[in-house]
Amino acid sequence: MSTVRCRIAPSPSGFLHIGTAKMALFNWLFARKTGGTFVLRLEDTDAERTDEAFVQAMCEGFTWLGVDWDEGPAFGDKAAVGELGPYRQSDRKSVHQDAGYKLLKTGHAYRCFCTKEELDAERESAQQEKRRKMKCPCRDLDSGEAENRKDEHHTVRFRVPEGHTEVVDLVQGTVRTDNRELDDFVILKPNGDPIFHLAVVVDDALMQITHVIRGDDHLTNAARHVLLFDALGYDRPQFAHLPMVLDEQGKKFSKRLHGANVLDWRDDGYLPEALINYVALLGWTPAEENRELFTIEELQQAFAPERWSKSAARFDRKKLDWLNGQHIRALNPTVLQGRLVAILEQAGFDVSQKDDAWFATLTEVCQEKLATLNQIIELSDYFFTDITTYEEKPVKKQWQVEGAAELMSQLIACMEGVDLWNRDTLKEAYHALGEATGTGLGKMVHPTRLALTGKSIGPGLFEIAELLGKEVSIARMQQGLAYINSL
RNA sequence: GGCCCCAUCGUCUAGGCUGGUCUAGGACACCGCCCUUUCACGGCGGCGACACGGGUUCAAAUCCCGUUGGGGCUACCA
Repeated sequence: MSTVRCRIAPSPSGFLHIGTAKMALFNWLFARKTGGTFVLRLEDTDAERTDEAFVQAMCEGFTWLGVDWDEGPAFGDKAAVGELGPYRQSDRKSVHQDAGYKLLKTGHAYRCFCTKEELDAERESAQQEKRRKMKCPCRDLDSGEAENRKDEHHTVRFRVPEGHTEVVDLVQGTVRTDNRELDDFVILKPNGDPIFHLAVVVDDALMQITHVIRGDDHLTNAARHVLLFDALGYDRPQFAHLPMVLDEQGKKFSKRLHGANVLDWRDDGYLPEALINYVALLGWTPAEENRELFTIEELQQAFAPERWSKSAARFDRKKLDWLNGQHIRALNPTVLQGRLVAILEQAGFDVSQKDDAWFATLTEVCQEKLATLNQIIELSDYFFTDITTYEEKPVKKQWQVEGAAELMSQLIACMEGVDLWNRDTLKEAYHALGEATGTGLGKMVHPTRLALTGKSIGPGLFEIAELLGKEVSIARMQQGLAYINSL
């Protein structure tokens, strides 16, 4: 059993963002790869931004992706698991406070009685005068005096020591920071609530996290955290700061953008395994060169931090489409069928009029063509609804030509002559007609497709006819013929 | 503003640490051909990059410095 323990620590202030999902995924795959433990911790210390509805939404995202945790809070319909909880930061307040007071006692922290206004003013003038911010006078307050004033409105600040801090990072290398760049940051708010920095460090230490894998927006914070780990007497974990996910324009993936919510991808007909495969590739290169297609299990086998990328990557919808298509092709047909039926039903089609065998055939003829699950709708809507319009371009090309009506009549007669109706018998009949009249197959197929589907593209024509049945096919041919005559 | 991180085809990347084997490899996208009743799938081929400027060196995509561009931190948010 590996000793690796890593975690995802989202703050439930919205849906599951694609960037958070990447971090969760890297932690999860790393834990699975090493046989370690993956912990979910909810960072809900900022009560104003937290909402139970967000907690639910985030849970739904994880559930859809199939990213499961070994330890975590009660979440959605899952019960709390793990010995090192509670796993909601809001339930750990006293632990954080204890750590804060311990720091106060050991002189690693001090009470600061400055007002927010004073601080803001100093920050601004320092900025304007291009000088380093002055240290807070409270830093040097006599500890006895500070103790006497402890009922006054104040914060607790960490006393950043002189010198340098080195963060050893698995992906960024060693990053050295001059401690003067790190202001004495607040660790306890006036109401006693812990600030993020204190809370993460205490929780990571107490939950025995060995690998802190998170976004590189925390790289600078890591120096503060290392200082806190040291001051509290905890062992430092290993760090890995991963680049964030960029949108297609190369900008930070905004929350407002479609696709920022991982569930957008579900709704658009993407497979979770495809999204996972794609996001994994966005910042990790398989050791096995020139390989891109992975199942979840293969990913869990192959995922290694030595090949994590340092530079940020854009989200490329086209490549996701391709990968999604690959995963659809790899899907068990029965499983695919179930998903397609669900989508058609959701789209409002009456799926009860077709039986299981019919859907199996539909799935078979569509599996090779789909890039997303949702494309099944445009690929098969004409099986469920009557034809009311025809695409303009193919009408011009196939029907507004000399002899179109006559050809349609011949094709109808041909269809009527087919007794045992299936793709092969109809194809044979068309071939026979073609040979008898000297007409190429294409010349017959395209007008037929237009009559049967109203479109110029779709699955194989004879497969479509088989699925439609003889009666409906002929009726649609006659409807097409009538349309031609009305032109 | 200060500090930190990043920088190879349009996009994701290999190579960089251990300089020569890189006339820079793969994938997506795009274009062409083949397969084919359409589209897609599949096969074959094409287009296409070391951000810029200085060094170091016999030799630099690879090492160093600077510039530019992108991102982050600089909160009594996380």
